Amino acid sequence: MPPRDQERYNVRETEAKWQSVWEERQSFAASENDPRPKYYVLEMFPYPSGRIHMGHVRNYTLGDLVARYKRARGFNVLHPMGWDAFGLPAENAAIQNNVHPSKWTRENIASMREQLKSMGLSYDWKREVATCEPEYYRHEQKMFLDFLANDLVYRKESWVNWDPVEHTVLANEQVIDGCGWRSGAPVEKRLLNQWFLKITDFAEDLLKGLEQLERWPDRVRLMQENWIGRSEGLRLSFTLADRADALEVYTTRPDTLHGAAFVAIAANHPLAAELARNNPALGEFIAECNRIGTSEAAIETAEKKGFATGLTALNPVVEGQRLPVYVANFVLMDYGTGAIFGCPAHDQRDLDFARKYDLPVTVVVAPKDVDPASIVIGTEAYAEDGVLVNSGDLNGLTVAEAKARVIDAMEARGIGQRAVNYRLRDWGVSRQRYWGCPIPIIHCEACGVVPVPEADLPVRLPEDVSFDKPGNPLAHHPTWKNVACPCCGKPARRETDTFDTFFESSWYFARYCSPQETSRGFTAEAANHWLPVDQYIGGIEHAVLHLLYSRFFTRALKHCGYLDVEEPFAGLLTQGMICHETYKDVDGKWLFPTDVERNADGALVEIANGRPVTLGRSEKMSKSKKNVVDPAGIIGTYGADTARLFMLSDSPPERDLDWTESGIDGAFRYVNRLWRMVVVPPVELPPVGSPRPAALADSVVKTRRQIHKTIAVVGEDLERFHFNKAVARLRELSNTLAEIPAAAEGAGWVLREGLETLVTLIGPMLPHLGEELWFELGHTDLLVDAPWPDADPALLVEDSVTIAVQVNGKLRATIELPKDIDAATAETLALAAPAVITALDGKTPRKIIVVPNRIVNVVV
RNA sequence: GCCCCAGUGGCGGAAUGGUAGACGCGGCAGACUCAAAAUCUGUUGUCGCAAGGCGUGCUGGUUCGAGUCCGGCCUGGGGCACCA
Repeated sequence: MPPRDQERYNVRETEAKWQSVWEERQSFAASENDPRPKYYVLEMFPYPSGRIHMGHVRNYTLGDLVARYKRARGFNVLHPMGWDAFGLPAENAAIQNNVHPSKWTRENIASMREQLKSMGLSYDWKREVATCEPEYYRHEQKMFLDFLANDLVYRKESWVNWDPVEHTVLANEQVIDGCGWRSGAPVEKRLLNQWFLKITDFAEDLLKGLEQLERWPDRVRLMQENWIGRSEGLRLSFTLADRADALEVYTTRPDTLHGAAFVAIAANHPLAAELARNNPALGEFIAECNRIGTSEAAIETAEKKGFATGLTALNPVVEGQRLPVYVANFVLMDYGTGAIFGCPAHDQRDLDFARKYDLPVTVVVAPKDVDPASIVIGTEAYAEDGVLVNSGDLNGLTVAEAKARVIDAMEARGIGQRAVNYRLRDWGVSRQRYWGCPIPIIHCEACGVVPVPEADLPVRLPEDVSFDKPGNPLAHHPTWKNVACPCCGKPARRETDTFDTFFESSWYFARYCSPQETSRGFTAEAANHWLPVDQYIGGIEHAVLHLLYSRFFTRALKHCGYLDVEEPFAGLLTQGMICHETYKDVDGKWLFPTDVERNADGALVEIANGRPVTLGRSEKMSKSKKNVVDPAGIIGTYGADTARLFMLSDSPPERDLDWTESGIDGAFRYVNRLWRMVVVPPVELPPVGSPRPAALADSVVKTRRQIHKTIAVVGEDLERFHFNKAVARLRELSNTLAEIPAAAEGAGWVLREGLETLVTLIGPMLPHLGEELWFELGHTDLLVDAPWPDADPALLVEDSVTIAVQVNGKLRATIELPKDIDAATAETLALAAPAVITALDGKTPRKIIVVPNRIVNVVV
C-alpha cells in the first residue's frame, strides 16, 4: 500500500461503493407513515430515447441537490423517477430497424436506468413507472371514461392540424410557426373526427390559479396567461335585412359600433355554407380559404380577402344604416362566434379590408383634446385610447365608459350580452399512432359510440403489428379492431386512435404517490398526502404544453373525485439549456467536439486529417449540429460528482450553461483537492466528537466565524436556488481551511469542525465524495443520515466592521471600527484617515452621511 | 405588430441604493522536476513608473451616493400572433 499522501482518489470504486450502500440500506425509500413534514421533489421524467444527455444530467443534479438538502433538513422526502415511454421515436425505430416499439423502449429504459444509477441520484426506485405498461395506462383509460361520464370529453368532427410527416394530428400547442413541433413539416388542415378534453371549461380557473403559484417563474405564468388569452367584450346580434334570422358577432370594441363599415363571417360559418349552396362562386371562395395553410409564411403573405354575400346587416346603433356582409378569409370560425363587425378607423385588419373593398372609414375615437376633424386615417388605424366622437350620445365618453354604456344598452334591448372569450381551445387528444394508450371506445353501427366496460380494461395494445404501411398500424390490424359491441353484441370496431402522449405525463406525479396496485392508479389518501409537488424541475420548453395540461388534468381528476388537489406543482424551477461551441469542416458539415482538436499553433483542426475547422457560436446541444458531449464518457472519466459539480457551479440554474472542457477540469480538480484535504489534512485532527479545547487562538476563532457564516449563507443560497453562489461559498471555506495556521492553539479541533461542516454542506452536491470523506473523518454512520448543521448565532455576530469612507461619493479609505460604534466617533475617525485629509485638501465638509456599519460619506 | 426578459473583465458569473468584479475558468511569473504532467505560491478590469484617473450597452434624470430606481434609445434572447 502506498502512503496516504501518495494515494489518489479512486472515483469509480468510491462512487460504485456508496451507490450500493445506499441501495442496500434503502436510504431513499419514502413512506406516508412518517411523522416528519413531507416534501415532494420531482424532475420531469425522461423520454427513454436510449441514452441520457447533458440536459438530463443538469435536471437530475438540480433535483437531487434539492431532495438531499431537504432530507438533511428533516423532511420526509419523496423523490421518484420513471419513464415517459410512449411516443413516436419508438415507432420510427420500428420502421427503420425492424425492432418492436415495446422491445426498443424497454431496452432503452434498462440502459438509461443504469446510466441514471451511475449518477448516484437519491430516487426511491420502488416507485418507478413506465407509461407504456398496461399497469400504468389502464388507469388513464378509466380516467377517460370517468371524464366522459362527467361531461369533460366530447367527440366532434373538426378541422385539425395534420402533420404530413408523422401522419398524425397535432394539438394547437404542438404547432410551432405553422410546423409540427417534432417533424418541423408544415402543418396541413384536415377534417377528422376527434376526441377532445374540455380544457376550456377550466379556462377561467386555470387563469386565476396562476396568481396563487408564487413559486413559479413569472415568465412561465405570463406565457400561460397569454396562451389562455382572456378577453372581455360583447356578443351582439345583427338583424339581417330580408331574412328572419340574426347574425351574432363577438367584439372587444363595442364602443366603435358607430364606426362600423361591414360585417364579416368565417369561411366555415354555417351561414356561408348555406349561401354557397346557391352560389358556386362563393363555394369556390370558401374552398380557397380552406386551402391556405396555417404556416406563418402563408398567413403573412395572405391578403385580406372577402366575398360580398349580397346580404346586409342593420347597425343596431345607427338608424337605417345597412352594413354589407362578407365572407372573409381572416375571420376564424373557432374564435368568438366566427363573425365580426369591422370598424376600419380603429382596427388595422378592418382598415386593410376596407381600403381593398372601398368601404367608408369613420373616425369614432380621437385623442383627448384633439379636433376630430383634423384626424385623417391613411394606411394606419388609430387603435389607441381616447374619447368618443361622431357617436351620438357616446360623444365625449372615454373608450372604457363607452364600452360599458354600449354593452348595458344592448343588454337592455335584449340583443347583446357581456361575454368573455378565450384564445385557449379544447385539447384534441386523438392521435393516429400505434405506440400510445388505446382510447377505450368501441364504435357500433347500431349503438354508436360505446365506452369499453370497466371490466374489460385495460384495452391492451396488440403486440403483433406491422409497420410496412404508412399511418396507424392499429387501423391496419386484421383482428384487434374487430370486436363485439358491448351493448348489442353485433360486430363493431374499436377506436384505433391512441391518446396524445401528453395524456400520460398529465398525471404521473400522482401515480408515484401510490406505488402499490390500486383500482384508480393511486389512492386519494396518498395523493392528498404528497401533492402538490413541492418542487418541480424541468425545461422551459414545457411552459405551456405539459404544465398547462397537467394543471387542467389535476382539476379534472378532482372533479371526478380522484383527489382534492387543484394545482399539481406548488414550486417550479425551469432550468436553462446546455450549450456547446459548434464546429464545421471545410465543406460546411457539422463536426463532433470529439473530432476536433487544437494543433501546435493553437488552430482548430480535424483530428482525422488535420484540415482546418471553423468555430461557430455556442448553441443548445443538439444531435443535428453535433455539438454534443456524452455524459457517459464524462462520468466514466471524471465521475458523477465532478459532472454534478460542474452543472451547479458555473451558472445559475435557470440560465443557459456553456459546456467547456476547462470547466469540467476545474470541477475535477476541486473534487480531488477536497479529498486530499481530508485524507491528508494540513494539521492533525483530534478524534470524532472531541470536546472543544478550553483555549482557541484568535486566528482560529476567526476561522470558526467563517465556518458558521458559511453554514448560514449556504443554507440561504440553497433555499433560493443560488447554487452557483453556494459552491463559491464552499470553495472560499476550503481556501481558508487549507491555510489554517498549523501552530495556532486549537487549530486541529477547528480544522475538524471546518472539514466536517464542509463535507456536510457539500454532501447534497457531491454525495459520493461526501460519504467517503465522512467515513474518512471517522464517522460510522452515513452522511445521508446526518442532519444539516446549525450555525452558532454567537459566531455570526462580527465584533468589528470595515467601513468605507467616501469623499463626494468616491471611495478614499477604509477603516476598521468596532461594530455598532456611534455615528459621531465614526465620523471623527473617518475624517482622521490620511487619504481623506488629502482628498479634502483643507476644505470644510458641508455634510457628512454616516450609514452605521457600512459607510461614511463626506460631502464638500 | 404586441408582450416579456437580459446587456458587468479575455470567459462563466458575484454585488438588501452604500468598498463593482466574490468564486471559478483562462492568462502571466515562479517553486518542485533531467523534463513533463500533477501540485503549490504570487499576480491578473483598464490607462499610468507612481500618485491618481477611467470603468457595469448608450443617453438624460432622481440621490450625499446608481450595475441596482425613473424616462428615452440601441443590441441580443424568448413568448404570442389574421384572437375581432
